[in-house]
Parts: sequence; structure tokens; C-alpha cells
Amino acid sequence: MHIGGSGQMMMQSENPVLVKRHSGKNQTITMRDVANSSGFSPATVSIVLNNAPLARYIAPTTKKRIEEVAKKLGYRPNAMARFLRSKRSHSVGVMFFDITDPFCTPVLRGIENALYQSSYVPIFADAHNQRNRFERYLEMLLEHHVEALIVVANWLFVDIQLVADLSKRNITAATIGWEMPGNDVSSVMVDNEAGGRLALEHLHHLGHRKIAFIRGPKMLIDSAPRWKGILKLAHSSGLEIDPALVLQLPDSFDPNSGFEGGYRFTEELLQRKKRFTALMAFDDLTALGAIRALTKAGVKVPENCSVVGFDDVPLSSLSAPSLTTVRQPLEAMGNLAVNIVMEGVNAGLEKRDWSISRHKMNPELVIRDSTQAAVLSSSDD
Amino acid sequence: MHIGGSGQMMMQSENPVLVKRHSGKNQTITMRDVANSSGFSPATVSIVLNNAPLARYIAPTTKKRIEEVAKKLGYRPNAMARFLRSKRSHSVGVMFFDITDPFCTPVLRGIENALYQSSYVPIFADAHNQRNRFERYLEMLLEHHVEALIVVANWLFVDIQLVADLSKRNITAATIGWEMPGNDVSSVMVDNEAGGRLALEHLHHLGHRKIAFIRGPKMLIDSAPRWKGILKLAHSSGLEIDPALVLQLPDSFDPNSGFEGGYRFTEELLQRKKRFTALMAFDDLTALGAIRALTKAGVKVPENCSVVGFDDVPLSSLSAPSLTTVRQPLEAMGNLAVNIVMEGVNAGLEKRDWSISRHKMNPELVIRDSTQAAVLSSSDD
DNA sequence: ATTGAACATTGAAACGATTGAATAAGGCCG
DNA sequence: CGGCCTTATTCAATCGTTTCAATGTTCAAT
Repeated sequence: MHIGGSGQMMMQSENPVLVKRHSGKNQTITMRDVANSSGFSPATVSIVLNNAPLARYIAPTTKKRIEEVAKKLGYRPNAMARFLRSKRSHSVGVMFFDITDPFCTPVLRGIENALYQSSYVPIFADAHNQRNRFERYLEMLLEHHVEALIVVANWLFVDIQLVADLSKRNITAATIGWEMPGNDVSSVMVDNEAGGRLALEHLHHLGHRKIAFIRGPKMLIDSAPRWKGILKLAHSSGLEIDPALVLQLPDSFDPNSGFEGGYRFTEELLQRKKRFTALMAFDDLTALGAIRALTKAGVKVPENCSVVGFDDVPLSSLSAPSLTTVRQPLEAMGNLAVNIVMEGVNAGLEKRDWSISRHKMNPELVIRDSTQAAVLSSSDD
Repeated sequence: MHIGGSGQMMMQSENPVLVKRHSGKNQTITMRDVANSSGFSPATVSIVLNNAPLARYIAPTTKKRIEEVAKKLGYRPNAMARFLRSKRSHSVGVMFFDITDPFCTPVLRGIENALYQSSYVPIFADAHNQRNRFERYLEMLLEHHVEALIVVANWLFVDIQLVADLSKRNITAATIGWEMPGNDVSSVMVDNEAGGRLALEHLHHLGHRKIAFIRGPKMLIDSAPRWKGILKLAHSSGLEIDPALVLQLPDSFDPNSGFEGGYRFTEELLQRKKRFTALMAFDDLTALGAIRALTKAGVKVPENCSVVGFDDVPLSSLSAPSLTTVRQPLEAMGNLAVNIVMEGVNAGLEKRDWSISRHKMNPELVIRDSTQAAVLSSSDD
């Protein structure tokens, strides 16, 4: 009368093992059990429980009966068996380039939440920014027959292989924070140009004219458009950008290197002895690094120097001073990516035609304590 | 002569839809394809590719042949079909109470990394601190037949249901940051008592004698032992704890409420006009809130007041000032939890006996910029 | 009366792998 | 030379669902 783990060691070499597996309700109850127990056939049970098209012919009494029995027995469909027939795994691969980037958590939350609404399950993968790991995970996800793939490409590098492999296997995919070349993969990004504009506009409105910039690494897709937005606003508002106050972060594989970079580069800016009353950093981490350097050098933020970041990662509101930044709607982006791929999945199911889409979400300026109006200074132009 | 999905769309009502699905190598290649293509039977292919026991009888030439063909065809085993027979899903459920807690990211990383080593895939679930969501996810994970479950119970509430359901279904489980009543679930925690001791010891060594405390919420399992460690050290070192300098956070369902709590409670402590030269917070977020309040009130950290946190969440090193704290080895804890459940999985596979385990990991003091030696004051005892 | 929908249910064939039992051929022994 | 072990491979059942095609009903319409 053992159940479960209790009698397991009896299986040893040559003992007269007592048949214990048949005891408790340890056995998984299959659809056949429900069928037997309710007096109908497995087919009927399946039709009823899935509310399949044929279900409209099934007598209401039958339906009720079957549903009752299923519940009483605690029947749980076997996802694997189901998949084997229906080709639907009810899972989606969610691949992060590097989850340690604070950018990722809200995105993950958004993805998870949207999938949950559709009763899909996320299979989590983290490439640690390594190509081979990325490929291995891709392999694993394909083996698990995820119905779709979402790639959160917050940091460096892409893989063309991805595109090929996926479109070949008819798996809809979407990237967040990156755009694939070609026309196979949908994408969700923030409108970086608008964001850059927003940030600089804010500083400009506050009266800042001598502004330092720490640009993002060249390899990051976000860097160029943000800078473009900055240049455009500078141009349209007649603001002059002093090249001596512009630095660009080097490419790096560590998403958290921005902090260190912001720190070092701000030190360097300070050494140049060119006065600036505000600093615009590539992202929040960079901004935090900058603030650290400024504070250490005795430059008070925001009194002596305003700092603005980009992203609005969760810690930005907790830092001291709390950070003025351009918010990416991270959770909404995760959400949208799910909706996109789900649409693709459904299209595939219904043999409908479907085309990829590229979204640029609107950023939003979040004003906190790291910026304030420029103090009027005699040497200002 | 159609195979598989090719002719399916002809089922449409009455349009002569052109069969475009049949173009590329879209069709998934099955084991049968490898068998046909190599001239052996599916059985042989399976045996070779899995290196099953019987493989020792297979001729080396045959093996090579099959492996070649499999690779050339790009054969990828169908995880579902495989599972259906072998009862192994090669997936593990990873359930978070609330992923927005910064505590979770490193744990997730640790779990992911360990699973990756074993070619297991994590199915991610986030209960959003809601019981019904927790239960629904549990249901979904069971449907997907995860081989094990890891619950990261960083924040409030537990569910007894969990224990029952899992042990009934013979799924090994482990919790991180929580202990289940009963003897069904392994757990991994930090040694909170030692941590509490470590933190206070540090302050004491620095010469602090008037220390304020913000204790954790009663419902959190960590709160009591941390406090116990504090009391013990206070006792053994002859430190006096002034009840007027001790506050306890209220229970809350938001893991990030600690910041707000730390802020408010610190304001309150300041209002009491009882001098203190150091503050020990329940966790890092609370400490950050406290620092914010202190700074706002003109109390400089660490010059006028040292602050120490607990956990060493990623943002603690980035805050200004960077936070002295007690580090939980979060990644290692995730790792360990995986090893524990994998051990259980293997035991189950080999019908071995196996018993749960409870681990207390050693915390480590991380000294950063938020603490410094107490200034000698005339009124000190 | 016969037909033919609409209704209600079921049999049985997949889905793609795994695996215990079976087959077959060679080699060795007494 | 018949039996038996070893080597090499295959048969066929099975896992738990889904779903197409088939089988009876019932009942209104010809």
C-alpha cells in the first residue's frame, strides 16, 4: 500500500518486489480513465473537453457528465501527447541576450503576463551574450517545438542563422530592442530618435547650453538614432554641441559596463576643464556612473550639473538622486511582442496569410531629481 | 504521396489553393526519414542516436552511417514524441513569487545556468504574488510535465496545496528563500542569523553604539532569524539596543515596498530625536530608502550615519553611496537548488531512495561606501 | 415509404519516438 | 551436426491525445 516515493527502493536486484505502483492515486489519470469512468469513448471526451468543432453535436447532458467526471478524477491533459497530435506545444521561447541587464526584467514581466493570458508557457533562455550558447539554446527551443520565439536583444550582436532556421521551420519570431535585416522577423523597439530629442529638449528647456554627451557604443543599434534625435533637436533649437564634450562608449559584452563607462568617461570630461552644466548619458546605467563620478569630484547633482539617462530601468527611481530619464515602455513592449507572435501563430494555424511588422513605441520623459534649471552664469552665451 | 502536413490546406472549402507549403525543406525530418535514408530501421536509428544500452551491439560502420545521415538531414528529435514514451520532458518549472524583486534576477541566472549544463529547459512562471495565479501556473507546469519544480519564494505567502500536489505526483521540488512545513520539499536559504550577526558586528567594530534598526515584516521568514542574530551579537558584545530605535516594516505584497518603507520609517526615526550613528535595514531596498530619507534630512551617509543593508542585490553596488550589505550568494543558491532537484530526478529515475535536504548558505559581508567608523562623540558611553 | 439532413457518438489511425522481445546469422563447443 | 552464445538488427507495441471517417439515430420533407 505504498504510494509514490515510499517503496521505490524495493526494485533492487532480485527481491520479490511487491507491486506498489498500483496503489494510491499515484497513476496519472488519462483521458481513457475519464472515458471509462463516464461511460463514453475517449473521442467524445476529447471533443467535449476541448470544445472542438464537433462539440456542438454533443448532448448537453453528456458534456456535463464528462466534465464532472474529469474534474472529480482530477484529469489533467498530457501536454506532450496532445502536442504530438495537434502540433501545438503551447509554449513560446523567450531568449535574452543577457538577463543581467536591468532592462530585461520589465520586458520579461510584460512577456510573461501576455503569454499567461493566452495560457502559453514561456521557455526561458539566456544567451549570456555568447554566440554558441545562443545557438545551443535555439536548438533546444526547436527541439521543444516552441510555437514562437521572442528574442530580447538588448545588448550586442545578432545571428543571421536565427532568421534562416526559423523561417525554414515556420516559427514566427519577434525581436525586442533590435531589428533583423531582411523581412522575416517582426520587431518592437522604442523610437530612439524621439527619445533622444525628448531628453535634450528637456535640458534645453531648463536653460542648459553647455551639455556633455556620452554616446552609446557603435555596435548598439540604439546609439545612432538617439544621437540623430539629439543632433536634430540641437539644430532646430540652435543649440551648439561642443565636440570636446562628446564621448562615445566602447563596444563591450557586458550590459552593465555602462556604469563603469559612465564613471570613467565623466572623469575624463571633468579633466578636460571644459565647463558643462548638464550631461546626457546613453542609458541609465551610464548616467548612474556619471553621477557617481560627478559626486566624487564634488560636483553636486543636480545643483551643479543635471544628468539625464535613458530607459528608465527599475533602479532609476531608487538611485540618489533619482534619475530623470527617457522611459521605454518596457512592459508594453514585451506585451506587444507576444501579441505579434501570437497573431503569427494563429495565422499559421488558419493558413491565413500574415506579414511581419515593425513597431516603434513612443518614449516618455520622466522628470525626477537629477535635473534642474541651469543656474545663470556670467560666462553663458 | 503526400507526407505530413503538405496536402492539408486542400481541405479548405472549395478553393484551389495553391500548395505553397511544400516548397523548401519545410517538412520536419523524422526519425523514419533518417531510417529510410540510411537503410536501417527506426529502431536502430533510435538506439544509435541515443547511445542506448543496445548500442554496444551495433556495428561501428552502421553507427557512423546513421550519424552522418542524421546530421546531413538536419534531424532534430521531437521532444514531445520522445517524452511521450520516456516520460521525461527535460524541462523544469521555475516559479517566482514576484520577479520584480531585484533579488530574483541573480537567482534566475543561477538556475538557468545550472539547468543549461544538464540540457534542461526552464519553464518560467511568475505568480505576481497572487495565489490564484500561482495555482494556475502550477497547473500549467504539471500539464507540461516538468520533471521538477523550483520555487523562488522571495516574498510573502505560501501554499500548502503545493506540497500536496507535488508529492502526490512525485515531482521533486525545492524552494529558495523559504522553507515548507513538512518534509516534502528541499530548500535553500541563506543563514539569516549569521547574516544579521555579520552586519551588526561590522557596525559594532566600526565603533557604532547607537544603532537604529528597521526590521523586516513579520510574515517574511527571514525577519525573525536576522533579528535573532542581531540580538545574539548585541548580547555577546554588550551592545544595548534601544527599543525606541527599532521599527518593524508592515506586511506588504509588493517586494519593492521596502524602499518606501525604509524612507518613511527613517523619517519617523529622525523625528524621534533620538540620536543614532548607524542604521541597519532589513534589506537593501529598505536601506536605500533609508539613505534617501537621511540625505533629504541633511544627514550625510556615511559621514553622519552609516547604513547597512542585506541581500546585495545588483543595484546595491550602483547606488550612491554604494551600499555596505550582507551578501546572499544568490546565483549559487539558484545553482544549488537545481542540483538538488536534479539529484531527486535521477534518484526517481533509478528507483533509488532519496531524501530532501535543507541548506543554509553562508552570507558574506560586503563593505562599500555606506558605512564608516563612528565619529567620537562626547555623549557616547 | 424513402430520402437525406442534422444529431450524437465512436473506431481506429495517426503523431514520432522508445524498448522489450524476436529474428537471423555467424562462430564455437562437445 | 545440433545446440548455444554473441553480435547485429528489426518488429511491433506503446505513450495519451486528436480527428477523420464511419455508424447509428431521429425526424421533417418529399
